[in-house]
Amino acid sequence: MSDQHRIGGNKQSQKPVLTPVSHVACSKCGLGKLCIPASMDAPDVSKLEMIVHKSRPLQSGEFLYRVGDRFADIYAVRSGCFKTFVVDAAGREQVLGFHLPGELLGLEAIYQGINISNAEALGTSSVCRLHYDDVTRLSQQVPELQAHMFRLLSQRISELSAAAADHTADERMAEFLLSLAARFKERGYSSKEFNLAMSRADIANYLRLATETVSRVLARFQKKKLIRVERKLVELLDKDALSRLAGSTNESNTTLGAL
Amino acid sequence: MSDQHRIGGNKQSQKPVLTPVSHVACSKCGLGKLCIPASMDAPDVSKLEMIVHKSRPLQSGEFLYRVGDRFADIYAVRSGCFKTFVVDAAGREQVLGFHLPGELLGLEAIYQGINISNAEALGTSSVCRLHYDDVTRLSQQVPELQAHMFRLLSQRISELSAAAADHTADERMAEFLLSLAARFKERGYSSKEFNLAMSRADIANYLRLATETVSRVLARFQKKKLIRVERKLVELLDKDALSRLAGSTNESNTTLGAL
DNA sequence: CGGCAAATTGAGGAAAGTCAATCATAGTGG
DNA sequence: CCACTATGATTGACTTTCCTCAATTTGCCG
Repeated sequence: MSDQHRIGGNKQSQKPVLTPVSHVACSKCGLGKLCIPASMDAPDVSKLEMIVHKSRPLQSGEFLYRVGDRFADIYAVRSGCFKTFVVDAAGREQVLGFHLPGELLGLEAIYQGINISNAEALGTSSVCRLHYDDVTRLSQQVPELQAHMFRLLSQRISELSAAAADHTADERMAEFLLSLAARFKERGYSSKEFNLAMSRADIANYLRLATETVSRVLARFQKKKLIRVERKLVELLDKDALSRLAGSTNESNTTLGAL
Repeated sequence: MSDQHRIGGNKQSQKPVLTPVSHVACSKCGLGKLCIPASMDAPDVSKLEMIVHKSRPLQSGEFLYRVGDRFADIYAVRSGCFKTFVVDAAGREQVLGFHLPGELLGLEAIYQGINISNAEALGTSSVCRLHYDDVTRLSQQVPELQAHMFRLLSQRISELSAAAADHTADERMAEFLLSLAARFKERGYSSKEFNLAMSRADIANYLRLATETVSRVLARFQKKKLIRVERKLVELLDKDALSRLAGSTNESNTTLGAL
């Protein structure tokens, strides 16, 4: 709850526990359908690829962008994990979301033309960079891309709406774990076992809980045999029970369950 | 916290306390720059007007759309006020936002193609209806409209991000009041005095507080001479103090401040 | 091996929630 | 026209959840 300004200073080597599967994909990103509309045909895909820029990997703690930066690019996570957060006048940090490979970053800056949040790498991570102007220009030519952008923006709205709910610590934690599981699954990783790229403090902040509460809830879940936690590694032992805890709106619906 | 399914059954006659000013505007909507990109020229504006459908006014308690409805339209509030909300598996309602004249509704449904929230009129209200297909089609032809849509979606993301913050009851209430004030001002109404279209219960739910807490906080604010409340009518007596309470990120920035 | 940061665990306190009673207002019907 | 009733708002007393503070413990990296 304090040192959000360190740059670098990695601690844990964060590697996916499980193997990704391949998608129909953007050759540069390797992200597949998550960043490319499924309905786009080959020529359009190659147009999209032309505006995608690979960028160097970021070390843990490095910022992709900061509050106040002029907005020019949006990003797709290639590997690793990012957290986005704001710092209010009182210096308190608020984590707004965690962003896994295939997910977009920077969308909230479009409105004001200035970044209103910070994005920090959690573990070594890399992104694809897209100039926003290129994206809008190409969206004019490729209806599928425009539609995709609308959907992605709408998706983020859905996620944030889901996160807005006033739930207990147990509910929020269950929702969080299931959300991660769903998103890992979508990306071809195991939805049963995964690494938490973020610290307990970040999870706590994101869920509007105290760090200690996160520890306690995880301990309680483990005692109830719902999960197994070992440091960063989490295994979901009883998803059904977790779903019930979460309020069970989490079966068919991929977007619900807080980010 | 219970009877969200009543249709009709108005109670209070909700009238703006103050007079709106005129904007450059869509003739059908009368909404001005809020629903029309400022940069659009006359021919483009008339194209936009062609896809706008005025619809009959809704009575208090009537739903504009419901969870599960197939998504086909987005809406711009013409008059009155709407609340959007979800109901979770346990039957608990969660208010996601209040929507004033000039603001858009239904954006979160784009992603899934199905409405994931309910929109209910608070007091007699009316909307402009836009077929989403028309909007996307026209956005292909009119770059300014596409840009505007991106901005609007991004704006909603900003708003929800701001609402995500973990603040105290006093902070949340101050933010809420200031947000309303800013939005009324933007629309040409007084930012000092306005009517709350929504019940205490709705405010409480939106702010993740108990109804009683909302009452108590408002009473406390009044005792401290920060505001004057009389039923639905609110007058802001000391905006600076409220801003300080809110965390004071609320001067220049129109989008921050919950909702 | 030492030192540091993160995580866990325990004890006590505070903010907000719940339950319950009262008050006020607006709409209803005699 | 006015009493009556229902609904929403307020106020008070008590409870609960989660936070805060503090003390360890654990694991990691030099």
